[in-house]
Amino acid sequence: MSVTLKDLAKACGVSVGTVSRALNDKTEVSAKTSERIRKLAVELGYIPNRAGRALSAQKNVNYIGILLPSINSMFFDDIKRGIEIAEREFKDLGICVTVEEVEGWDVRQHLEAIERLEKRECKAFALCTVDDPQIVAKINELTDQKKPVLLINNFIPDARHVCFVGPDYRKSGSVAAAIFDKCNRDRHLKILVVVGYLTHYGHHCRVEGFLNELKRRRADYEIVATIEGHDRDIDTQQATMQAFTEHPEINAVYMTTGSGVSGLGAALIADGKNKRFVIACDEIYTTRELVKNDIIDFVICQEPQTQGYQTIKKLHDYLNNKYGSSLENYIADTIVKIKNHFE
Amino acid sequence: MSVTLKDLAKACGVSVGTVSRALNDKTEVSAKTSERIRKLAVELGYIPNRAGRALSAQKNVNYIGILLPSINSMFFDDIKRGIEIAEREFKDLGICVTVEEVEGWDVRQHLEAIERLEKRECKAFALCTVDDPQIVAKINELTDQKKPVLLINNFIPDARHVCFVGPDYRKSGSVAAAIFDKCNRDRHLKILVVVGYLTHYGHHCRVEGFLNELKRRRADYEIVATIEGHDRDIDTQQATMQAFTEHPEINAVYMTTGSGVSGLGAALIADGKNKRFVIACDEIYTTRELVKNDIIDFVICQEPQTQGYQTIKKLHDYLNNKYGSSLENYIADTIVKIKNHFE
DNA sequence: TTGAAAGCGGTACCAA
DNA sequence: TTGGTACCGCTTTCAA
Repeated sequence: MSVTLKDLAKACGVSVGTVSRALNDKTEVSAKTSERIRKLAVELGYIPNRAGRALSAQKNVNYIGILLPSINSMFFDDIKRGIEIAEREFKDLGICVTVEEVEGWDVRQHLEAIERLEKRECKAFALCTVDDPQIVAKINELTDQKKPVLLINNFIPDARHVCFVGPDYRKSGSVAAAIFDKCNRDRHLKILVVVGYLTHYGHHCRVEGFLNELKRRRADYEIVATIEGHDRDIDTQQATMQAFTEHPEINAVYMTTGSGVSGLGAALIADGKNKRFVIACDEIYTTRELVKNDIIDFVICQEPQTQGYQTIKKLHDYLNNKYGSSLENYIADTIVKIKNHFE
Repeated sequence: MSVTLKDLAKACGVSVGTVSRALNDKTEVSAKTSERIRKLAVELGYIPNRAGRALSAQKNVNYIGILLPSINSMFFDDIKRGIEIAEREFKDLGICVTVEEVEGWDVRQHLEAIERLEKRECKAFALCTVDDPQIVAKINELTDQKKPVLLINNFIPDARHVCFVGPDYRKSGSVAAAIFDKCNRDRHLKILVVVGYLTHYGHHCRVEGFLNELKRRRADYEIVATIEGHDRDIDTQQATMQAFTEHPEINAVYMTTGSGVSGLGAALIADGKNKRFVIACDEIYTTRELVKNDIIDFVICQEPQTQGYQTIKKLHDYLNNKYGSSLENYIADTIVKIKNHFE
């Protein structure tokens, strides 16, 4: 049916071993032969067969190393679930996954975790990490060693990566704004914006997308305050309650993150007299409960489980030369959920 | 690493050939040996290796036969796209897909299409068809022949199938109702409901879910009329325009299908004086354009591309014994989209 | 009814 | 730098 290595070898007048080496970037093939083989491979439309490759690779497994700042963060639960599903699925295709979990976004800890993954001889890396010069240098170093690096969830502009898997933060913000608008045609909006850290790339983009879209859509609104909850419940609760005290006119809340949402919920419940219109982000246990109890009206989600799954799938594709050697990014859909989704 | 056929053979004291035959339901193995092998396979946790199986199966490919009433229906575009993606992906795992397309829901045509698929010696079937005694009989006949049948998109209660891939119609309706409620707190709703056929299972469930949820949420609303558009643009346009003329008080429209939505759009544009609140179903080119142009406010979608993809994946899993021999249904998420999703 | 062996496509080792 | 070959896990054919 399809063109196989053997076909290609016959066409080139060399052995299968030589063809395999030529296509796999081994240096032990003469430049001339190699070029001839590669050219013919393209001409004949040769596509390596995953099954054959996987079977032969069983002897020396392909390790994929993953870094997640997932300790004490519910957001990563679904990402991990997706990774586990993919792990089971790609196991007999020669893929083996190692996850390094750290707590928070400390640069040194992230660097150490990456080095631990390197020691395990990983052939490919998937990192959810921060935009920091040392980290960027590390990623580029891996890339120079021909080890593909995929960025999960958090985009880092200067890091040379093979693929990005994550959400469209600006769209998430603009969709939130559109829903604010559509659900509140009858009232002047006085909005409280709650972020984790204003310096955080994702939160920044969400707020930007939110404000732009709101401005485009209507004039009768006001951003009463923008506060930081530092991804922590207590900080979020205190800051929110203070905002409510200082600005009792607040009738709507937009929170750009799931981390700390329990604090927002507590503040809303404590201050229960006024029903406010609330949108939060990311489907985790807490947001789900708050939506079920009518404390939060909408959640804007980002397919975390699919992100986990796609991370493994993309790297598997890459290691199997599936699409030449370039991968398309996977941009998660912006998913709108309400109470009824959880019933 | 994992338990292989060879390990199992050694443990049983027989040859790999015998083990393979025993596990694959071949009759040429003595009942006693077969039973012993099966028992030990479970005990040792043997899971067949896809790569090995795929490689050996290359000689006689597994055909999957698909029936779609997709001719002249945009709704199936994304389902087909998902099928194509999966087809490419599972090709080197020994899967080959044949699609029979028909127009509409005529029982005889569907039966003939299924028979054409049978002639091509398909090992598994995926059918998007109707709930009709003859069709049900046909499906049960296939099941009796140990040929797994998967139902796509349209559930058929009495047909013995191995798996269902499709949406949750009731949830789709209830989510639509919740959004009607949330976006129209300030006004008394006078609603026009537009379906394809009231007898159609999916539309019926959507309307039911819609009405139940609306009743649960508020008292100040009214279903002014429920009309049928017969999945056709012209019928839908005429019926809608007539409803608008007879009931100029209509200020909201819920349409349970994408087929004929162009007619709804035309009616809304023609009667442009009153801005009405409109929710439609299914993301196809037309709904997308109408949403972009603010004619429709929300679309409730059902991951058609993923349905196509999962159809192939599930049957591949089944043919590879991935999960014993039972498959979990894939119930598509209820996806809410607005203008901003398409920018 | 069973065992032995060929072969699916690819990689990696050893010898030339 | 190359060719030849063993091997990965499984199915199937051919002999016994």
